[in-house]
Amino acid sequence: MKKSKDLCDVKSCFLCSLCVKEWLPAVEIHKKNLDYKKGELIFGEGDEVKGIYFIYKGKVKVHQKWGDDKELIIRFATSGGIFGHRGIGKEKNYPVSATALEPTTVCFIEKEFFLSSLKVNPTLMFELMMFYSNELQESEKRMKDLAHMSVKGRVASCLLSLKNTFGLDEENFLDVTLSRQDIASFSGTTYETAFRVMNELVTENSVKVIGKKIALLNTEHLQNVIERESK
Amino acid sequence: MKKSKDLCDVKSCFLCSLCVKEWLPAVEIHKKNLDYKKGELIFGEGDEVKGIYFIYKGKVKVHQKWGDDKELIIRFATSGGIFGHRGIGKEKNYPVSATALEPTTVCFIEKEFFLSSLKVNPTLMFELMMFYSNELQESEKRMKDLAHMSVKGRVASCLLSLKNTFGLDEENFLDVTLSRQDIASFSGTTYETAFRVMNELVTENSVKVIGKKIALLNTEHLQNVIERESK
DNA sequence: ATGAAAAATTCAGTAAAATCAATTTTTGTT
DNA sequence: AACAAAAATTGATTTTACTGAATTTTTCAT
Repeated sequence: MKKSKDLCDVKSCFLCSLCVKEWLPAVEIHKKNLDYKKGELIFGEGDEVKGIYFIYKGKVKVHQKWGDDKELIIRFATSGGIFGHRGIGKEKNYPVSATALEPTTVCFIEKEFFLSSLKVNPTLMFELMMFYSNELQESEKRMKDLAHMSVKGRVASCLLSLKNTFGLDEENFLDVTLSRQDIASFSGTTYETAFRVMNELVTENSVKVIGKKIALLNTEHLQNVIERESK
Repeated sequence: MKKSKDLCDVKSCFLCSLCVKEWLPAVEIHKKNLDYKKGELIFGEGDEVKGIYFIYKGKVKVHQKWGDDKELIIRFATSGGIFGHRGIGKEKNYPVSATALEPTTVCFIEKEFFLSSLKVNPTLMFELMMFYSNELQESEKRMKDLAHMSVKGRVASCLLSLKNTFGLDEENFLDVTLSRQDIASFSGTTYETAFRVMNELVTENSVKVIGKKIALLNTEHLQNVIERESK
């Protein structure tokens, strides 16, 4: 991690767009633009919470270790997204880690200043609450998926979720590069099983895999896989 | 459901204790105290969101159907607790159901009035946000449990969570009456498997079951079961 | 360019938990 | 108190996905 020369415009992100104009100079002073390399750990489980992160450019995964060699990916975030926001609650330490998936520039705001910002800007507070509400919805939905869906359903669900977060390019490729291990960790299964299921989906022509790039050829079919399981 | 004669004091609940005094008369006018019978559905999946509920007295489960005969219990709430709060986000309809576990009196606040209350009372908004943050934390923790823990770990985790929500009496009995099906649904497993695992825990002397009452005799052992699985 | 390390691929064996089926007990209603 | 319905109990069977192991390919740093 190092200080970034690529400075944000103090205008368009979640934070800046929801603050009153008069507050922005204060944000300008307190924000820190930081660069992280691909694969670099931004914060780790157990680290003290220092503040909140807004992604200016890049992609991040939020994950949690499980045993020695397993992990669950909690969520992904990309440009314009927030992470480390759970530090704003009672917890003094992060229960999760965050890792850059590619070269990433973030805007970091110290916890104390962020709390002041919330007090000064009711709109920011309200929208943050809505963001939480939404995250909670997502989280509970995934909880249900993990509890009752087969691995195939979970992988399908994971792919659609990735589409939602990162979008598809003109050839239907997911605009993100993930290892198979990441797919498995996000689906809550093992490497080998995820791999097999991906092959099934390729055979069924709903997915195409070229190297690390994944194309969703038939999202309807993926949706069907999911619904068939909730029959 | 019928109007309750058992009226709250407009003072001690999450809502009232966080509003400025001047706002309470407005709350008094808008609140609706309602009674629900044991097993009565308070709202169902797909129902339009009308408002938010505060439990004055009683116990509630929030759950989601899965297939024809399966369900996952998302969370429990008891006196002083909140539910239906996710209606405050973008969703127009509830993605979950809420059912009274015993005779329950709630304080119901219409969505629109509640949103006004948030605008008028920044402390309320702030605390609600903290509540969300906490719920999110819980939810993501459970997500991890469901993804990687064995049924035994999940049942142990479920029991400790119940202890957290409802507490134990002087003989270590959980202060709530649940069917075995509810235990299974909260652990994210089937009836039969949950039953078998409960028997194991009884054999290991960490749990005692008398009728529908469950006593936690050795929470340390339950904790060990959980940690052994995250080795 | 080269070798080491990491990631991907594949297969066979195994363990965990879901499903199915049948019986007993409890609960709630009339 | 008598009955029907729901919940609890138990065992046998089947399915699913995890584990471990062996091989190939890719990636990355030197």
